[in-house]
Amino acid sequence: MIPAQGGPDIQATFRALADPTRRQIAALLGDEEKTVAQVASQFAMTRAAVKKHLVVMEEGGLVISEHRGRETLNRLEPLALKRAADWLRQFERFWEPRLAALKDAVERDAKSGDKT
Amino acid sequence: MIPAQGGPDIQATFRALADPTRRQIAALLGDEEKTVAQVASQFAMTRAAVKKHLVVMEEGGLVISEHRGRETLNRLEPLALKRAADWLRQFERFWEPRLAALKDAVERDAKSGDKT
DNA sequence: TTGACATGATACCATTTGGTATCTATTGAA
DNA sequence: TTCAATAGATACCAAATGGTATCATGTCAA
Repeated sequence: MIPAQGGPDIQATFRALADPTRRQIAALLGDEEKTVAQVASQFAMTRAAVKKHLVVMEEGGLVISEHRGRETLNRLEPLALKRAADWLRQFERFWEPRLAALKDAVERDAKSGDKT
Repeated sequence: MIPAQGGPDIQATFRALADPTRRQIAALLGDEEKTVAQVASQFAMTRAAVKKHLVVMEEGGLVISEHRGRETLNRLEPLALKRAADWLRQFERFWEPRLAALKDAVERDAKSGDKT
């Protein structure tokens, strides 16, 4: 069977992405899963504050936390990030011609630069 | 010359994207530029509220407003959306293998479906 | 069993945010 | 000139947000 997608709504995901601390946490968790304390050690704020951020990220589907014995491992769920990227890509048709025009201008500029 | 990039910081852009009304406005402005009143007519809220959203979107680089006579045209600036998409794509290396594994699983599943 | 350690939950606070209402300023046209 | 239409600015409000401090809970090990 094709697995069900759906997941958290895009609103919760974008809300989770709207805070710089949370985007940093996402980058931190990319390479390896970490406990709350490990994440908190990277920031100048309380462990409780970091925990709150992690909850928001869970609601946005960006993080999955798993209890392992005494500690809780938090790992990145990249598919939520992909969903946000996919939403943004709906505007690709608007920025694509802009980049193409920019490229043309640069090439013309380089050519005129050769002459002068 | 290659035009200077930079623009608004990624934080302002993601903050502008974190509200559903603003994401709808972005979609609205994609096709054609609109006045504040034209945008406001699509929502169940005051023109002043929509104007506030537009200011936040300007701060995030998503919208450029231009005064034309008595009215003010607001148009989408897609490059800011591209910057956000580019930021997200930094995690592509995390979701790519996931999708590849998923694809494999689906193919195996289809094959077993043929047999049973 | 008992205590240290890591976590979770809650109450509380200041600030930001999304929204309305209201007022002022331009602009276009009769 | 004068008036209606469009927009911007400001004051104000309720709710959400980011943060701390504090307390309760579960787990590993001596």
